[in-house]
Amino acid sequence: MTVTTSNIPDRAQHMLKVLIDRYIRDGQPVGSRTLAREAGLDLSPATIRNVMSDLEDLGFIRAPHTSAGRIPTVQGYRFFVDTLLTVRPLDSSSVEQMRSGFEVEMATTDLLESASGLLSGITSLAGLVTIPKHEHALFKCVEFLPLSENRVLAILVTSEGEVQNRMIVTERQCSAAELQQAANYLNEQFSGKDLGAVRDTLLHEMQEARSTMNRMMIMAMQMADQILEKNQNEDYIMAGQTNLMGFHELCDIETLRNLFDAFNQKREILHLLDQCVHGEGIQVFIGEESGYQTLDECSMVTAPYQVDGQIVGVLGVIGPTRMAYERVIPIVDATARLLGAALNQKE
Amino acid sequence: MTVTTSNIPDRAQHMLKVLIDRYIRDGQPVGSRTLAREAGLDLSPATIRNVMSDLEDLGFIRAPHTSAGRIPTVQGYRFFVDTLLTVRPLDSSSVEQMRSGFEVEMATTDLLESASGLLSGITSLAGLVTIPKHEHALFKCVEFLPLSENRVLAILVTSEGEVQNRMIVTERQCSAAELQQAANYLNEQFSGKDLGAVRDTLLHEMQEARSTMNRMMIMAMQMADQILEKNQNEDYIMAGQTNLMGFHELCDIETLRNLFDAFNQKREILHLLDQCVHGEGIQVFIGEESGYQTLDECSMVTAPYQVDGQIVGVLGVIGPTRMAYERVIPIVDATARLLGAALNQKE
DNA sequence: CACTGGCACTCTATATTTGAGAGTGCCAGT
DNA sequence: ACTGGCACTCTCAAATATAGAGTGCCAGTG
Repeated sequence: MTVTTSNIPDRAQHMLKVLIDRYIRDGQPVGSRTLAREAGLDLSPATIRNVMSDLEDLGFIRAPHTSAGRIPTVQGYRFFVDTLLTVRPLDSSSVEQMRSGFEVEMATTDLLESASGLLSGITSLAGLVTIPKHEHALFKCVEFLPLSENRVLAILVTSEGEVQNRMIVTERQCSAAELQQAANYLNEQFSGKDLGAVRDTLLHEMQEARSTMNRMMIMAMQMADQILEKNQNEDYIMAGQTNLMGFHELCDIETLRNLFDAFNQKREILHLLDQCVHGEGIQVFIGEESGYQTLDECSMVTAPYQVDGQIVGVLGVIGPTRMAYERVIPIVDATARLLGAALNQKE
Repeated sequence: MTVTTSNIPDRAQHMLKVLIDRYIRDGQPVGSRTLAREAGLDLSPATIRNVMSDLEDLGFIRAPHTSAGRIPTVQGYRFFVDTLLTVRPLDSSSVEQMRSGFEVEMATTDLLESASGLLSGITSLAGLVTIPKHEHALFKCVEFLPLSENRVLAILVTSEGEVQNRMIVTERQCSAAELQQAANYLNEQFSGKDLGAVRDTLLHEMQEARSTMNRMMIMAMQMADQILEKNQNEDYIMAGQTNLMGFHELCDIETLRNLFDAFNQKREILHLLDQCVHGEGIQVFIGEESGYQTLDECSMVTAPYQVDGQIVGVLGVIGPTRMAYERVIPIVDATARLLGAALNQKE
């Protein structure tokens, strides 16, 4: 059932491209007469109709009803994105707008928010950026502060200046000295080590040596483990959701509600974004391809971003399947590079 | 133009209440026949019509068009909320649901999120909770960690176990010893003091003694001041925005978009919430009363919440003007108490 | 004087009809 | 292989009809 390029005559391919381009531009089903004018092939509408009929048989386009023009199917978009697309370079004004969005002195969160805002602003779609993973970050130091009887505040600082803090309820009251001792142990042992490695070592040691270690060390590890655990919590920053309300293909209140619920739930979206970390480079989900019914009418264009040569997160946009892929793809690509570069400078 | 209770016959008041109750229940304009049946006064529709006409002249109700029933105006709702309302106690299932939402071991942020979620969940409206102000919190300790050449990570811990961190770019490179010295000075000087007082003292000292102090102290103060500044940033946590998509009075896509934009912008909403901190007790904004056109079709019910006898924040709900005030008001009230109590336990 | 029944009137909402327009599929002709 | 022509289908928008709800007013009644 897979259709290779060789199966489809050049002329039909060209017409498919023109049709999709046109449909993306103004959202109306494209008829044979329009296409005849647009395609620049000097053929009569009747001939075009025959070709369109073929394209429909191949599953690339369909007619919403008997006497409307044709619109692309998901497969049509897929073929378009994979083999017909001529990616335009970014216009210089957009590039400028983007550069100015990333300043050296910005905090990490601000950079992420800026990236998300730029994506949504420039594309007029919804932008999203995952919080970067810190697995590769280095353990700098940990500190324990007693708050009350059996509650301790644990603070972990990474080499990147990222601070994570967490309250820990301990079984018994711990003295300041005990806490200091625990912190010292951890700092000596792990300072400068990879955060993922720290976690693994801790887990390992806790299983191996549990009986021989004193209570304090166990507690210290539990604390550290809890802090690291938080690091696993994936999340993303979103901007411009309301842009999606402008597209009449999504304007049905029910669709919109499901969509926004999904954005708040985050689970499904995160799962999708996760898939994009592994596949390298730009990735495009079109309509049903996402596997989530809520996103049936939407497409997602994503790109991973890297710090220090490591992929640490994903960013991208969500919009209606009828989006200007030609324009969006280079924007997502550029944003990923710029964000990566900006984060790198904080090293 | 203000109408006092004495101006309005009891019978008219009663009918207004019944009319609004009915309208809130099913959203349809209420006609004279319906009202005659509902009011339990054994009057003919014709009589009712006369009274309704009076109520219309007073500006409490209006007819959407010639041959529809009447619906409440903003003034009508106002009078209803201020003097006609019989606040029902909470049904026990809701109380249970709420209690279980606040557990002692939850972190502050989780408590706030829980409160917001409960508000939206139980009322089926949008819930919001401001981040508590920390002005009254006590300075516990501050720490400076060198990151690279001229960048320093400042960490401030308050008595409540709240951690704020911020990167600071310094003019020149500082040694670890210098940083330690600065931290020591601040910790000795201010540990246990009120955070607002700390800020004031710092500002004062910086103006008075600038010339006689060494550079290090000035830098320390600048750092501390920067940390405190962040504390001023107001923000809120929102939940259940999508609930608002269910009300057909808000279902117009344009209205909805403006509303959601306002939620994201936060500025206008924050300004409104701010007004609620000062006015004590439950506060209700109905429709245009908010002064923001975006919220013309919405009402907001808010209550301040306190920790340690001090008002530290506001919570509430946003929904269509046609909301079940009788039910919503006690819920908002109870949530404020429960959240305050939960936060108090962390002392 | 307060209330009522009756009645003409207005306006909305819903269904039905109608016609124009767009686009198709097919076929016979070049 | 391509084209013009034609009958056919379907949608969209405007126009029209109809039912129903509710009003305002007035004259009548206890």
